[in-house]
Amino acid sequence: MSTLFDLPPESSRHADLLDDLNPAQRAAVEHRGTPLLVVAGAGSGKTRVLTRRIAYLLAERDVHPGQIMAITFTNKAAAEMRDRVSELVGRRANAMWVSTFHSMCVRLLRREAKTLGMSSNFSIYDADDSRRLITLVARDLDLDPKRYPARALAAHLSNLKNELLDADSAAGRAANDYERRAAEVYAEYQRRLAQANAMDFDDLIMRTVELLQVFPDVAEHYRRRFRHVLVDEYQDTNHAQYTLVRELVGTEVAESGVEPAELCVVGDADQSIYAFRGATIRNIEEFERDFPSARTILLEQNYRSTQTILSAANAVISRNPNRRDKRLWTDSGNGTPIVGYVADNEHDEAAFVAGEIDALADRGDAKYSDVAVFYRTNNQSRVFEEIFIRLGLPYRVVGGVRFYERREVRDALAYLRVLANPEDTVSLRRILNVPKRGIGDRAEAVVATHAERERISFAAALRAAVAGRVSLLNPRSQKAITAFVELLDGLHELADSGVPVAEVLEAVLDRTGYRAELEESDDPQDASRLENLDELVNVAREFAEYAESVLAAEAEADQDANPADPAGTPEPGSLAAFLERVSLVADADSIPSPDDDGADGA
Amino acid sequence: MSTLFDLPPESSRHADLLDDLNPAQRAAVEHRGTPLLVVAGAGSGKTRVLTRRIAYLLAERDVHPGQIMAITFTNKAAAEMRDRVSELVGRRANAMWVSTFHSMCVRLLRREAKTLGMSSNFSIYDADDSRRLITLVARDLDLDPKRYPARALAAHLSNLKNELLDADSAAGRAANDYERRAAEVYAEYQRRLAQANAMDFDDLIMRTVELLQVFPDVAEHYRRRFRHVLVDEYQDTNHAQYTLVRELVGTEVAESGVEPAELCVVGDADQSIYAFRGATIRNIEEFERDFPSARTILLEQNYRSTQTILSAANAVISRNPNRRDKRLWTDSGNGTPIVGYVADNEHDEAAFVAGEIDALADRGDAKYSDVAVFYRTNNQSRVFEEIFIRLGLPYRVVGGVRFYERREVRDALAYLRVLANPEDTVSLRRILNVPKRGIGDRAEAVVATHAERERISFAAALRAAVAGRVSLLNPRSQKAITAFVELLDGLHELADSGVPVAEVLEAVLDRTGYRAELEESDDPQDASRLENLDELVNVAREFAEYAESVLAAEAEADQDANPADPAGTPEPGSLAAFLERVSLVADADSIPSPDDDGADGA
Amino acid sequence: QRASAQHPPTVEGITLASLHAAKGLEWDAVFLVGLAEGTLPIQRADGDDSAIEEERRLFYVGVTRARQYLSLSWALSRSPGGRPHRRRSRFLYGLIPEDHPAARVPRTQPRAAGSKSRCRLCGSALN
Amino acid sequence: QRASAQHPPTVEGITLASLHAAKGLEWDAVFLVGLAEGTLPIQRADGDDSAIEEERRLFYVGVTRARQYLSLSWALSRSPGGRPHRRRSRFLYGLIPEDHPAARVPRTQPRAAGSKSRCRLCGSALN
DNA sequence: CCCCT
DNA sequence: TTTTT
DNA sequence: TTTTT
Repeated sequence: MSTLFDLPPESSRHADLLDDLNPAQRAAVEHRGTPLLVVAGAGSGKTRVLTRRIAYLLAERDVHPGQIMAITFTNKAAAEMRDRVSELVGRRANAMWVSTFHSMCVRLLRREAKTLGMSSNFSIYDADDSRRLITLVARDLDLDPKRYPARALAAHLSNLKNELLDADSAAGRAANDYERRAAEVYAEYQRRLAQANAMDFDDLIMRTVELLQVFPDVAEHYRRRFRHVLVDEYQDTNHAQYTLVRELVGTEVAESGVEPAELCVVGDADQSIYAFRGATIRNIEEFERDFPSARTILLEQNYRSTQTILSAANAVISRNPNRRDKRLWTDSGNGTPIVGYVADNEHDEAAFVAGEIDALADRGDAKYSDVAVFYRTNNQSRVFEEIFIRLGLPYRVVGGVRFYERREVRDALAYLRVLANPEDTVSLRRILNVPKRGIGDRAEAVVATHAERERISFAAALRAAVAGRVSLLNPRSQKAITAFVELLDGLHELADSGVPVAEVLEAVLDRTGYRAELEESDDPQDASRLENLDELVNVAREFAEYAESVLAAEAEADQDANPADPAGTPEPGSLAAFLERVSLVADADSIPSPDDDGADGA
Repeated sequence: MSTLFDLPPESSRHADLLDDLNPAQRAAVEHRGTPLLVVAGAGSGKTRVLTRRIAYLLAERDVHPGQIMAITFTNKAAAEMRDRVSELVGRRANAMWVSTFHSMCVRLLRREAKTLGMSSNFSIYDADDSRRLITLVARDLDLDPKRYPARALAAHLSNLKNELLDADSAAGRAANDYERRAAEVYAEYQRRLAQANAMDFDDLIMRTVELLQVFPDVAEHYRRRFRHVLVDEYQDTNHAQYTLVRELVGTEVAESGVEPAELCVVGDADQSIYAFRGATIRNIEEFERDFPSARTILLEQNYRSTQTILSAANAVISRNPNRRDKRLWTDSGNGTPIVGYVADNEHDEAAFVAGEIDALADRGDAKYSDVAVFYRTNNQSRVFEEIFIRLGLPYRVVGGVRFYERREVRDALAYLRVLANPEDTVSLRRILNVPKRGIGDRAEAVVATHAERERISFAAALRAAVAGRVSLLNPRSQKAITAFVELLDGLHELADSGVPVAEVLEAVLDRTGYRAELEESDDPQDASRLENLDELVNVAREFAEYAESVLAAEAEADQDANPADPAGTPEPGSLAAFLERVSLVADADSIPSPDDDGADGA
Repeated sequence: QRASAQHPPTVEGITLASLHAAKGLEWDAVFLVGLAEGTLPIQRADGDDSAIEEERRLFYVGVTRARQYLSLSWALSRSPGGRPHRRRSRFLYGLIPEDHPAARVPRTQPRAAGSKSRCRLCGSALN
Repeated sequence: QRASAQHPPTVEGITLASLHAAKGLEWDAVFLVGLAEGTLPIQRADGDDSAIEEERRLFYVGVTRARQYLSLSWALSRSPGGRPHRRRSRFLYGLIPEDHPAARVPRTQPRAAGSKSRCRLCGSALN
């Protein structure tokens, strides 16, 4: 909702931003000068405080949007924050960096890739790619996959990276055989990542920290630029992210005279539920110790629930020891009592829930879409699905295999990634024999060995194979590899010609025979796979079209309103841009449609 | 250790039997007239009491050995009891029934098979056979194997049988879909068992109870005969076994004037650890309620452990609520303190244990064979095995796949079982295509359907197939089936000719090509399979030779010392006898060598 | 503000989700189910203080998702075949009055006397 | 009286067996290992009174197998990779004095203050 | 040597 | 997860 | 077992 006047009169602005806030919220918006921890209870208007604070910075404190960096965990949160700030301040919001930890790091890393000796078109490996590479490494190190399962090694390495330990440190503090071998895997894994010009998710954080710590001038450059850093869901940060934030804001006045940036973190230790992903509740608990001049503001007034519900919540959480006391309250009344029910078994429990939902709907107390059922583990959904189906209640299950985790989607993307980064060995080996083209395990192993021995990349070894320079490779396999390399060459040519991503993707699906294979199958699963691939093509098409429209709009608009600096972001609409979006947006089912998006400075 | 005098003078006998017992033990041996519960703490001389009591019955109370039935859970316990009674009373012990619950029931059931409308050569299905049959039944009932896994159904049916519920009762009290379908499976499963002339383990108990309850004259016959029933490990009985014991002894004076037999049960509720197999601690806890005139004697003096260990044990178990108080004590001193150790991880724990064992051995405090390591789950053995191997400590792991559970052994036995009971459908279908002879799933299904439709057995349907009376069967399969049936006919002829079991077995292995297939394989597993089969042949040979020697001895001995009645037991050394022994002896690795055996009246 | 929109073919209906997935969102009516020991707290958290604390936070997150209506439920047994043996989550202690019908406890064994003093949170024998 | 003899090729040596398999037998020296929450009592018994009682009996059976020497041990973590987080079995309560070195407890989290009052058996927060 | 069970 | 027949 | 990138 942009106003006619881009800069309305100051008096009205001030009132608008503060007068519907409660005292604690207002204090959080107005606080200045020292680090600020906003302990935001559930439903206490956390996002409102964050967005108002940003708007207040722009309106009352003459901060330029380009000086603001706001960091979230999810793309959805980033998008929401940008949207809500835009509602308050208009298009100026576009110049802010509002993004996830990972997007922000990628942007920094692509800008400064040369400093770290990387190529700026590096691939981003997700958990699955990472595990595949670890499998290869572990196999090459002759580790028993029973004792050293790739999943466990991946978790172990991820923990090390979250603790900012490199392979040498890991080896140094390894206390037993397992940790020693894991450190070896770590070293080799990093070597292979570098060779494949790739980083995994944890690298994005860790190497950004490295960038800022090893190159003080780079750090100072960003500190000079970003004078305000805001972090959402601070209780979910891990050690690496904590350090990253510290490096971003700085803790002392630099020799050059650059003062630490103003830090504002928002979170709730009581909602810390991601320890298994490396999150450390410590970071929020020790904020005042980490940043001694910090001020802490508690948001305890709740705008969501009835007092009955809040009292229950308070009672529950107060039993956790060593916890900063916090009691949610509301001024909107007690509401109805909580319902408690013991069933004889899970089917009866589900039947009870279904009956209650029916009653709520009949009474008009809630629409189905206003009702949720929560459980600890996803398999618990089954009984509910069964009974909802039987009773004809509409429902949707959150969770499960995500769009971008489906095999066919990952296969297709692997082709694109090889086109964008020919050294991406994991993707290359993924598609080597998909669809089946007669390049078997043995042939692959021979090529890999050749690559290793000649100290060349797997891609280069494939070309050596084509040229007949790989002994031990039988003619049959050589022929198959030649066809594969020629196929890739053809696709490369197409990709470089500048046609839209969707067309490249179509070519991949057609020329490889991937689509044909699925079409010929009579497995109903394959029909759904085809649909997913069509969907992926659609996503690619819409992505390019959206980029086009944005570029057009920018070209038309005045310079001043668009100071977004594009450095560190791939060419809008390009193959690289598409892959980056795909890598950094976890839940692709909910890929934001073009109009409600705009989080990561595209 | 048989004495020169079969009946030594009464005075000396009396003293011998009682004077080395403590007062509680002596009371347990001497008690007469009413039901007796001996609560026998660990190491309190339980077996000594049981065997002395039997000897005392024979020596002091003019009980005839044929009037005694002693029931145990394991063959090993039965064998030990018989041996130790023999040491006291000589060969007269052979006339007692000393056997496991299951052996005892089989013996009754074979004697009275006609009463129940069964053929006395019925097969005994173990858990694996039972599960296979349930799989077939569930498939025929179109049950989703995900929702109704055979293992779960088998456990469910087993529970029902342990509770003495038949399929109708189960259907009647089914409270939900699962139980309703399970009851259907139950009904059909029992129908198929009957058709296959087979009983599963639980049937052995349940149907014996049925026999005694439905036919009072049968019950009275056995009550009249067995005036003393002794039950070991009473805390491990399930409801069916409890009822069986009750029916065996009777609770009131019968119209015919037969008084209840004298019941003596021995057990320890604190050692009840088989609830998952249906055991009910209730039976021992409520003994005095079930048998109102009962006397209870506690054995608390321990002859095994140091007081330190016993005090620890008492401290541990006293924390269980609602428990009959019992405190083990010894007069043999405190001994050394208990060692407690926390390790950083399981490898360190294993290293500690290995070190301690080494030290014990070095000090001469214990031989390796006097040392044991116990854990909760079998997979915990691994770390210990690893370190023992590395340090060269000798060890043996108890548990794991047993001899008679190995695939090749079960295959071979299935052939024998089909020869002994041609209607044994589960065994027949097991070997139908083993080794592979081109009778695939489809052919099997066609034959099974034909059997079902024509209401004939699977065996009969096979013959119909040979005769070309099974439509839908292609000529290729028909030919394969013909060859199979002819193979079986040939083996049958051999088996009926009266050659020793081992020779029949050899013929099976040779004529079927089973052995040849294994010999041609280069899988090292198959080499060990061959060895197991050779071992099985050996067992069969020794079995027959032992039977021969026993028969010879009996023929030579005087009539009086051998009043063992053979009814209900198969012809010694026969195929049927061999299969019965195999079915009822769980741990075949420790098949008792001929000289320390003799539990189940062979 | 509301749960994120799903892809085209899905009808907007009742949301079924894990507690983790619920974080950050809100609904008028919320049903927290499976509130039994071993499920929430999940079994593998047992014996690990910090893990149990995190399970409790998970429950807290669930409770605070509700605007108007909140239901807490659990089942005494899992499959309808099995014996009722589950105990309600320790996290409900203090929420459900002991004399509330929902506080009834599974009968453990067909045993003679009732059990005596046990830890009110974990159920282990105290005496 | 002694463990039953094994088949020919086996050397008589240290016996490794499950607690169930140990029942009825006796040895001069017995090592009960893995005495940690989640292992003994096994995790799936948790929350079920009668199952916990049976686990305790299993432990009792183990203890009473020993003639002269008895060792009770457990490990703070399972694999050498993992963080030390296991607590010793509740069945050891009262057996190992609280000031015995073996009573040391795994550190749960790098947290500032130590935890306060907790159930001494199950470790759940009491306050 | 690859592919499928 | 334990596994006496 | 949970799964924000």
